[in-house]
Amino acid sequence: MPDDEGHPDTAEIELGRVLAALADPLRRRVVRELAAGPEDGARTCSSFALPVGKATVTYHFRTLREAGLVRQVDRGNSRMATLRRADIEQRFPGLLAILTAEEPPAAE
Amino acid sequence: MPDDEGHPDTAEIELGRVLAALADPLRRRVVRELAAGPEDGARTCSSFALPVGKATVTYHFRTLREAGLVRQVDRGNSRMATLRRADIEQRFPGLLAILTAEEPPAAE
DNA sequence: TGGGAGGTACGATGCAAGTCATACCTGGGA
DNA sequence: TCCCAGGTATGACTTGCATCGTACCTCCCA
Repeated sequence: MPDDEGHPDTAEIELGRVLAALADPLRRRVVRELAAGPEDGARTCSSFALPVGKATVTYHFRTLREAGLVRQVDRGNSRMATLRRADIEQRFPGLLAILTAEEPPAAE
Repeated sequence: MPDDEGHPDTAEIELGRVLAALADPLRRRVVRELAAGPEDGARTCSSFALPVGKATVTYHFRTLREAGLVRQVDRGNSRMATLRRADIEQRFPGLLAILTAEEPPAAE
């Protein structure tokens, strides 16, 4: 059962949702950048400078969160996002490596 | 440059397209069944008994083909599909293992 | 040699995805 | 204290996806 914030439990992470979430280039970019950062690096949503309005940013982060790819925690005013590295690696070993290997497309 | 049938070259297989193709449960099922079969096992489109009309089956196979996941060759009347195992493994090592590990959902 | 089975092509349709503008809430500075 | 920056909620809009029916093509084979 997902918690109040919509985070699924480790065992509840579904491949279908994960793949659907990663089908979008913007969301893939977020995961790639998080994966490239430090182990438990937390970043605010806005630090990614996605080329979309902030309502859309919220939407994409919700999708990532509900798929089980990122964890979001309130921290005062803003909201920090961390990659659920261990959970992803446990459920789908090798997936993160595939994502980080992708060279980011030129534009966007 | 994809060939006449729409098969992308190995180096042209894009992660985005692959993930989008695999986001659909029916297409994931096709890949899973092919991966579970023999090394170069070829099956006809209709042998999968997908719960959709045949126009839709054609559509899904085209999507898989254009993403670079399957290769389709004409063989007389029907059309045999094979999984592009080596190509996928080269571009995205571990991806097939992740897909075959998924237990097929109850229905469909 | 004509059917029928296996596929494709095309148009139409319903629904979900991605996007935005706007309004709103909340916490930290100045 | 008050205002702004960071996020969320909601409704609207557009586009693309999955689906189907129908029409059509092409081999096999009875």
